[in-house]
Amino acid sequence: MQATLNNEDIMRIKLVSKFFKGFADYSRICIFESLMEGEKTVTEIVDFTGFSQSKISNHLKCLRESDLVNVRQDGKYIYYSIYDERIKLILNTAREIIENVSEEKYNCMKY
Amino acid sequence: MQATLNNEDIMRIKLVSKFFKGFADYSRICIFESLMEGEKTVTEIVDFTGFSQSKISNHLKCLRESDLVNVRQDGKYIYYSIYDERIKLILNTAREIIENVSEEKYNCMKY
DNA sequence: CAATGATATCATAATATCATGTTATCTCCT
DNA sequence: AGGAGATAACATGATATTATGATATCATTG
Repeated sequence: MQATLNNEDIMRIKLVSKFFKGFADYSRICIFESLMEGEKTVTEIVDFTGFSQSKISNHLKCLRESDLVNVRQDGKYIYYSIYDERIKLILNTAREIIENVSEEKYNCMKY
Repeated sequence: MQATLNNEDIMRIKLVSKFFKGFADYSRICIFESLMEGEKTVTEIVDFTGFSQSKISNHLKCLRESDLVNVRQDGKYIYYSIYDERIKLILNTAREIIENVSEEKYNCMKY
């Protein structure tokens, strides 16, 4: 194994860490949860989560720009869905890992 | 499917989002990268990444408390390693997803 | 072509996260 | 016991992220 990180590594690592920021927020995981079983309109996500339309829309914007969700317009409705199976795999693996974990775990994030 | 999130969902989602915070930082992904091929001492991680000992130690603390890494002491050396295969699966899946992605992707994280 | 419902955007204040420097602790060696 | 190397802890300032409320846009329907 190499002794230090090279430029290519650094670029990849930057992308990976930013990629995970998409998942590191309670509201956004709620959105993913809403979409686990298929596409939904913004209003449906709003109703499902109980969050404000503004908040949902702001988060959808970043999920969309990050290619974590797909968008499809049908008239005045806009349908969102989870981008692909690998995103679901990541979410389900996380779900599996936290299954038997106490409520306080991960609170040390500070940092 | 249920119409809204129940208490159990909310608890699970909180854990999942906090879980991902462990991965949503450049320095911490550098640490994971250091450990991809096996355990390393703190000093080895410091040398590999080029970060200060203080910084590495702070991040290791949270990775440890989150059970994202294992710790093993041998005399004055402390060896860290990636907690389990599922953590590696998540990291490798992310790596695969970002493979053909432009450098600016995910910069929308604000939010 | 207004009114309405659906969705997106933007600015700001509140909050969380991170880097850094300093100090403390622990273990080995002599 | 005391010095040196390895690691952890802590406080503070800097920066990034998030929630909120207000406003704008767009598509449908009457």
